[in-house]
Amino acid sequence: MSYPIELIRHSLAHVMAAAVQKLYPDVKFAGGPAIENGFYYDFDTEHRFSEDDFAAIEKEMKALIKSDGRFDRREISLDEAKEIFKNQPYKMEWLNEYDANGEVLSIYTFRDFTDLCRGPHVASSKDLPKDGFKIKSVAGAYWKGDSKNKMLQRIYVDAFATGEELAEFLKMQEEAAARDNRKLGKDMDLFHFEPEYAPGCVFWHDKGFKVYRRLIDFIRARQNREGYLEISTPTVLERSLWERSGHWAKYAEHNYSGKTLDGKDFCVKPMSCPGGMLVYAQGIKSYKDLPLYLAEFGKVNRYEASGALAGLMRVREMTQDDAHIFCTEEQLQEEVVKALRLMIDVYHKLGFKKILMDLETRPDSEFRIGSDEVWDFAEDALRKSLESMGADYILAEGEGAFYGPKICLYLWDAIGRKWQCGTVQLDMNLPERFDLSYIGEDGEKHRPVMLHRAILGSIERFMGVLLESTAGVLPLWLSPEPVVVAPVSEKFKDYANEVVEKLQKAGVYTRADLRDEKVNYKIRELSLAKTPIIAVVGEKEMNDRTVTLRYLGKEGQQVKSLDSFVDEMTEAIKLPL
RNA sequence: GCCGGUUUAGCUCAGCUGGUAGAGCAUCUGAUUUGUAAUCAGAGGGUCGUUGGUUCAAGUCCGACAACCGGCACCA
Repeated sequence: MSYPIELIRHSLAHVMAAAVQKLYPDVKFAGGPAIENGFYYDFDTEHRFSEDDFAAIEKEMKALIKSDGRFDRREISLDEAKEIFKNQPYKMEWLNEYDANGEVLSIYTFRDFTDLCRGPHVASSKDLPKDGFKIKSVAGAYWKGDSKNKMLQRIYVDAFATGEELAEFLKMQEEAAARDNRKLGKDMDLFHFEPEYAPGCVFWHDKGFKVYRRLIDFIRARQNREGYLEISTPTVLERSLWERSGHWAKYAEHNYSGKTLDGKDFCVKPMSCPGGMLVYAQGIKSYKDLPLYLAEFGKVNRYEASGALAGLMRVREMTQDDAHIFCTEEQLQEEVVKALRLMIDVYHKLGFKKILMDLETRPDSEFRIGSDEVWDFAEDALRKSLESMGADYILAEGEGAFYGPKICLYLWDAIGRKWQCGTVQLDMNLPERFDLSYIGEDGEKHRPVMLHRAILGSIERFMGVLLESTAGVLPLWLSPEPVVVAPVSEKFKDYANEVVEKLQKAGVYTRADLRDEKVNYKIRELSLAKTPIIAVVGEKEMNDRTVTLRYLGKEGQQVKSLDSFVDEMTEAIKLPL
């Protein structure tokens, strides 16, 4: 019979545990679930696993699968379980915290390996594919996901129902590596990093910075249409401000701070919000001023843990397309909907169809502020906003910020990792701390409700996701060099320059490739650098005043008159408002 | 920060069991004036991540540190 893939993966996890037990008898078992594309199992043993061990473990697994071992389920009492697992500290810890709660305890035995497990499993190892899995990596993982606990060794395995599916998956992973934002950044000459001088900080090259600016142009234009005002606040601010906002204490280890020679403490801004609060606080606000939208493309610096850095996806200096929306409680729900609609529209225009949205609720944290009633109100408002727009979202309980619940939008990178980009967050902290107010219809002072909102999130991360999702083939309006003119030989240099001039006059980023090389060579090079359009010009084109166009990734060529090509490009580089 | 791996020319990488570095591409020079994914020839280019140690001798062995990659933890 055929089993669901999750069941096969989970059963394979038991097989791997059995294999590891055979090879390293001192091993202690933590647990091993099925995951997307495979499974993992967490072990604790003196032996340090490395790639050199993979072959032996796989071989043992294959032998076990071939042995046609049964997966035997048995329901047992808690006392019996404690007897069976008395030498397995992680299982014991679990059992000691186990709250019966009506659930039956069960164990599964496969060959010499018995695991506490809810199941279900395949009936026998002959139901498992002996060539459908491959050990991928070994990595550290904290027991119970808590960094205060011991670090275990986790072995990740890619697993599928058949060898063909596995091979296909591995091939896709290999192709995904070619779309890595770091590789594209190099190939397309967009940016680089300086690990020695500024780990985690981007050095934008001309082309990369053109894309960066274009993204900001786009967001700015959309915001302008929605009634946003744009501000810019200082980068380095006095300690007292960060104490007031709460960031000095709570994020001490992530802040870049320092003293000047005259003894003043400063902090490089890790967020733009306090600056926004101060702008709001200027002058008296009336309910007629609300909702008030203050946007800021702020560069923020956070000293992220060294192990957290990852190309453009996780950096220490990033640009947020931040905005703060001040409104009344009554306006809140509508404002959340407006913000989400704006974000989703922007994502669609940028070509993203698959977006994950979640609602993150109150964290179980000592730092959490605000009464339960206020949290109830806030979570309710966000939930109602999502429901009123019929949005698909998942509930991420306990994932909210200490100051309020949030809705986050996630996009995926080339190898399937999910990254948070846009977000709408309700903040119950800052308006209070900065004593913000507006005068209501009743002539009394009221506290405004505040939303943090970022559409792309960080320009850096968004560029990373965008590059990987497009494999570097950016839409023409975002491309730093949508077209390059390649003359067939030096003789057509003047005409090439004329084409370039016309395009530039129309606002198109372009240049002529005048190198003393064959057309073949230029086309190869420009294609590898992901140039969307190559305009070849030679004798024919010069005489007819045309260009011969080659579009990236497409076979064949198109001949167009110079004028119509310029018109076409003028249209193509417009922001997709 | 933690676990594992990695770090050799501008880039991609080779260098077995220690005997003081190699390829392709790129760059420069010359020839070629090119019609849709690499024209030919020659030349220059590396304190082998940094730093200690072992050794007659270290890119190679051992230690520390840093960065990068994959996870874990974190992510205002």
